[in-house]
Amino acid sequence: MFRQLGRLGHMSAPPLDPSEHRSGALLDHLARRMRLRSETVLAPLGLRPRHLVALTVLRAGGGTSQQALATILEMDSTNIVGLLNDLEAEQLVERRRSPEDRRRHVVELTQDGAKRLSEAECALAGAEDEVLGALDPNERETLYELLRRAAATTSPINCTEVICAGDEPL
Amino acid sequence: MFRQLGRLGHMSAPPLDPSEHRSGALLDHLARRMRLRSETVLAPLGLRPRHLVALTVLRAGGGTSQQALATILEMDSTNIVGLLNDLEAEQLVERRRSPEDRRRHVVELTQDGAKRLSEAECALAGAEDEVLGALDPNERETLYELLRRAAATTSPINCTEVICAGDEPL
DNA sequence: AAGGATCGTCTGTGCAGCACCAACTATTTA
DNA sequence: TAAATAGTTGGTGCTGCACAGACGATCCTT
Repeated sequence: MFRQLGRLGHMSAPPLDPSEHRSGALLDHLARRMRLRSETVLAPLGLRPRHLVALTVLRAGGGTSQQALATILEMDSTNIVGLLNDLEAEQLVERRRSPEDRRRHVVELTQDGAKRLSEAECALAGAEDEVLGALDPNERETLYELLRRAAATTSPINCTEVICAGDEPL
Repeated sequence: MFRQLGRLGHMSAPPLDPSEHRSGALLDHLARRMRLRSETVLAPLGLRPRHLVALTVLRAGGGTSQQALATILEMDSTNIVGLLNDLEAEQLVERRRSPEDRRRHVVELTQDGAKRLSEAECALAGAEDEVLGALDPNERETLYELLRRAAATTSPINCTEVICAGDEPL
């Protein structure tokens, strides 16, 4: 017995090279937890999680073309149309023709939109308390700031396949 | 004037009370960006994002019942079955009967599982570089640590509706 | 002026990730 | 012995997307 598993039974954290620390799965996990709660909290406000993401991006980014929005959200631009239709139907967002290029729409948050967004954020306090309960206010603010900065950059999807050395033996 | 909304027109960042900073939308946004990349990176390894989440939870948590896993992942327990079937089919995970309660399965990461997980994390380096490009290594480690700690706690879904004061007047 | 590219729109199709329900077995607890 | 619990199986259906095709409007070339 104990043949091939020299893993000592049950412990929590096998020594992990910090350079291999990946936030992806954690991000996924926490986002799910948050989204499940957001859905029910946001419903009475007539919003869904993706609407909140769009509003947040618009608040951070000012006037943006739908194309740009598709790039930022990394969604197909045909789906952006419907998303913006939802928001515009409730006057949370405004589509204006760009004066420089009349093909483009400049999408912008309205006052109503900003207000609704802030209401939503307020309503989400409880949800966040549950999901981020392990973090104190300072840590939450740090987290927020890191996420905000990361989300503020647009990255192309390249992602060349990398073969990692040092893993394959045994 | 400037009653409750001091925001004018179009600028990027209206003054936002730090206590209203919500990470939910950012979490959602970044998780999506990450997931889109993960899918293609993970595919050659025979994994999908949710598999990675499960493996990560198992590495962090040691032996867990499927019930507990459902609670942690906040997924319906019937879907946990299929998820674990996938993982067990590739021997990344082991279901053993619990000695104390023979109804239960104790799910545990195998050596193969730990190896595959670490390979996957390694392969995701490029994806993370793209998504978290705005953060330097120190900040990424901070982010990882915050996410890890937040994900380590299990929170019940209560989320009482809260009406925020100071928002409702026109 | 003419041709091609680009932006947004519309419609339609299809898939993946889930939740939810119902029924069943094996086991534990009351 | 009866009732509750853990896991499994199978089925249904919703939602959020991606993707493709076609179209008008508007650029940008040449």
